[in-house]
Amino acid sequence: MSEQQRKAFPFSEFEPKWQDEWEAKKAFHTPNPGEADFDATKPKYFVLDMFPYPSGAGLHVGHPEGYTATDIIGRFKKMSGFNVLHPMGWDAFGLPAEQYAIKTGQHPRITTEQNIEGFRGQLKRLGFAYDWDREVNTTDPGYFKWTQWIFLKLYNAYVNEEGKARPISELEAQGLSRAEIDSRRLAYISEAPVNWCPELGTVLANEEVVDGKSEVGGFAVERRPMRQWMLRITAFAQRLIDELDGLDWPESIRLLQRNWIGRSEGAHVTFQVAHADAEITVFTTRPDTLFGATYMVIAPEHSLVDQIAAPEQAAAIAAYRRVVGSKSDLERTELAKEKTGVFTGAYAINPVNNEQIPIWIADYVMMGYGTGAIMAVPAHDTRDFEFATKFDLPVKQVVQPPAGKEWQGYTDDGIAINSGFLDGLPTAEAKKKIAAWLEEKGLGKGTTNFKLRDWLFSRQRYWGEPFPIVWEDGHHHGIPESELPLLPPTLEDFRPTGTPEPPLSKATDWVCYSDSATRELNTMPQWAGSCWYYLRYCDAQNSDRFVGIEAERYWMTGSLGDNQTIGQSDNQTIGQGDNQTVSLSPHLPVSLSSPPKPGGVDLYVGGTEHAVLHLLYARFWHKVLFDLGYVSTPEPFQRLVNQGLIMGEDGQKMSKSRGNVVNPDDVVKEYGADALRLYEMFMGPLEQVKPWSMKGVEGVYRFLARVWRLVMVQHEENGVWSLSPALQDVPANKQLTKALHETIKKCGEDIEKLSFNTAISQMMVCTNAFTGAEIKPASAIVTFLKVLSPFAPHLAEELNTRIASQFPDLAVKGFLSDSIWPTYDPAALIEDEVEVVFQVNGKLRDKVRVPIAASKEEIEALALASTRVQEFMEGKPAKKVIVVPGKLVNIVV
RNA sequence: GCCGCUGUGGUGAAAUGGUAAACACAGCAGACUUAAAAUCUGCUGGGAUAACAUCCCUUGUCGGUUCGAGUCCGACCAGCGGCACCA
Repeated sequence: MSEQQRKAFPFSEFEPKWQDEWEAKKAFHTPNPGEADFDATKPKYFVLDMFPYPSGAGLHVGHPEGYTATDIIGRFKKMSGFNVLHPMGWDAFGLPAEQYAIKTGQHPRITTEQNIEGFRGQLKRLGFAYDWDREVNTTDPGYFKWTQWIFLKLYNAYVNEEGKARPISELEAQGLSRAEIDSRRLAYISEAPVNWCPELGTVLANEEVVDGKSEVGGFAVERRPMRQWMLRITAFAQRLIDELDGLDWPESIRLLQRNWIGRSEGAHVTFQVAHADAEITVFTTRPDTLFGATYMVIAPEHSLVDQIAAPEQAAAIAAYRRVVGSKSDLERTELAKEKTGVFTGAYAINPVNNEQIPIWIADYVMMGYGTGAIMAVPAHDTRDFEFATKFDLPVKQVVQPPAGKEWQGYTDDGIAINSGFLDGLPTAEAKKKIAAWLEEKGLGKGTTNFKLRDWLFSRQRYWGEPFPIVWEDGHHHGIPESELPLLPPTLEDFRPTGTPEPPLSKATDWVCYSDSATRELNTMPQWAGSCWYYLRYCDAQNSDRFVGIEAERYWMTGSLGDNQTIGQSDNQTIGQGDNQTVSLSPHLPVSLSSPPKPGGVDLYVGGTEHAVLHLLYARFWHKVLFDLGYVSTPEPFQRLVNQGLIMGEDGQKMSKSRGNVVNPDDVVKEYGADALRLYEMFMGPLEQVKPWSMKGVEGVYRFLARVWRLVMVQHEENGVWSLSPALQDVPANKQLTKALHETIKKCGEDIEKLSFNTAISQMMVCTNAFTGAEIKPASAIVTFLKVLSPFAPHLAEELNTRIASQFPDLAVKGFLSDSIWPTYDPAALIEDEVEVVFQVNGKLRDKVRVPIAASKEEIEALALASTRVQEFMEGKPAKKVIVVPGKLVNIVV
């Protein structure tokens, strides 16, 4: 027998055939509103994958996990009567392409194109139902033209008093100075300490630094002051927290974002420095403990240090600053255990009691959070307590903990003591009272603080979007939109310069914008392109706009509203999804007129690794575009699902060095695309981390072969497959009908819940029932193939056409993917008899089959009559009898 | 340290508060075969027992609610993930 004939079913013959046919007939092309074949009567469903970075290594098995899930959903929704938008694209700017280019001397554009080619081919070989006409590529000038355009929108916007992004022209109209305007732009220049990674030759955003090392590559990162582009994401911190509430996201991801944004309520308190014309403002979450402040600490980098330090301490301070400055962030966190610090020689005056308290510098206070200065309350703060203990500073109790708790180091709420006018108040009330007192005296006020910092947006790289900015006389300004896209210069040598000078500086001609102006030399970070790609999918070919007005409104809200203008979205109150002015089209089914959701994409599937990077950045950009009236929803992604990591067969994370990497191409070659798809969905719940098992692949492969053999038989000698004689045009018997309808019901419900593993189990049960039947009813099998088709589309389509060859009236004409998802008959699910369980004191003692219609009384009588039941009742009377019809009887004695 | 998630057979896992372990993997036995592969059929949580009869135990541990708990509540333990001197 040939290699092919030994396969349990000839997947390698028909899988490519169907892929070609889908492509040739554009089976999954989705028309936009306004196009000829657009059907306005259908509701929309936008299902989105996190688009891949096309690496040279090709797909790994993690990619098809999420992609298969969305593919099943997309195919199911299409069969259920939705206009489905299910696109794919490439997040192709970034470091690996550039580093590879540096190594090989090949231009990153070439390697990127090759990698995309490879990825696209691999995805097509898995039979995903993408609309390839909507493919996007972040490195395509037709795409990044609009990334640059959005940057200009950010650059030319500010946030008003209500916290909304508005055009900068409003400030110009108010006659603000250039400096004032520049200081309020959402994209602005900052000269501040940044995360510089010498190894990568670029700066990194806070989010890209993990434990003092670069997230990519794990290289050391140091702080150094540099002039950089920043995006004012902090202006949206509160909205980014509040508006999470309207989203169908996993609670864990919302928490991750909330924690990252890190809101905390507290107060600013201003301390006068004794014998100096200076004051220090601190941020504290415990203003109620102000009477317990026995010293202050300011960050070593703080600008006040030089101003207030006593001359005799100058040497010690300088020495301490040198030590702290030489520590990398990594060392600073690793050495966090032991507190260090130096007395400045200066004193501050505690405003509540006029006590003089010493001012120290210590690196446990960071410049970047709050005001870079704290009031230390050692009695009720763990860090202050450690510091005070080490340097022998006074510890004064001001909070009385509940009985039995030690007050030293007690950080929870209690009752204020030794605190003057606060005495006797519980913590919450003391906070209010002191805040009011401070405000009245002009010494401070309640404040909210965030951990989130502004987004460091420039990189010293070649392979990224150039900024549409030029510099003239020390000022920056945006280039005209007509000059977009701004292409990067052609460079022979795109290596980092080894200094913070970006590689674009080598393109001397390009740099020169005019006689007096030069171009910005930095490029945007990789995240830029992925901040809005989902919008581009709505209208990927549009050359006049980043996305067409109508296309955006339709795919993000489902509305076709002909007389709507996008600008109306400005009327919406943020965080209240129920008063959106975007009205739903009268064309849409009533079921859709439920309150509009804040998010536009109906389902977004991807890994957790983007919880605080991509997902936060994209929400931020989307809100700016929303405020400025360019998009219709305040949030981009309504429902988010995280797929769990697939581990190696050994239970370890897949990695080259462990040698446990599974290549999807090998699996497709050996078992076929349908088997890979099905296995990845059968492994376990989508969101769970789970190990790979080749035996498991064989299991689903055998299942697919059993489905194949429901329809086909193989000739013993020549191995040729032909239609099974058992396949007949007969109605399914009661038992098969029940199995089939249960499968239709469960699979439909499970797909909505993304419980693909249990849906597949049910299809296995159904197949086992059909396998056991001597005669295979053809029309029932066709119905089963419809249910199977979103999971294993090649096999389902192939068997449908095979059946059509003999039973043309029973099979689906055309593609199964265009057919209607079957409905189940509830009557077919009901059995004549059910098994009822008899329990005595909750323990199972007997089972009987009773007619489905049996009454409560009849069942109870049967239970009491059971000899087994009587045996365990031991002659005692029943105290209580619980009857659950169709289920069980529990007798309590 | 703080926050979150997860603990069920040899393995991946199922179970609207109602028969724990569906479905699959692995294993065992049998059928077919000269043989193997493939396929098909059956068995397969632990213990007691001569027993395929029957009984007891079993969802990380301990308690609680309930006629009834893997599921709800409380405490604890373990593993994984995130944050981490955030004032």
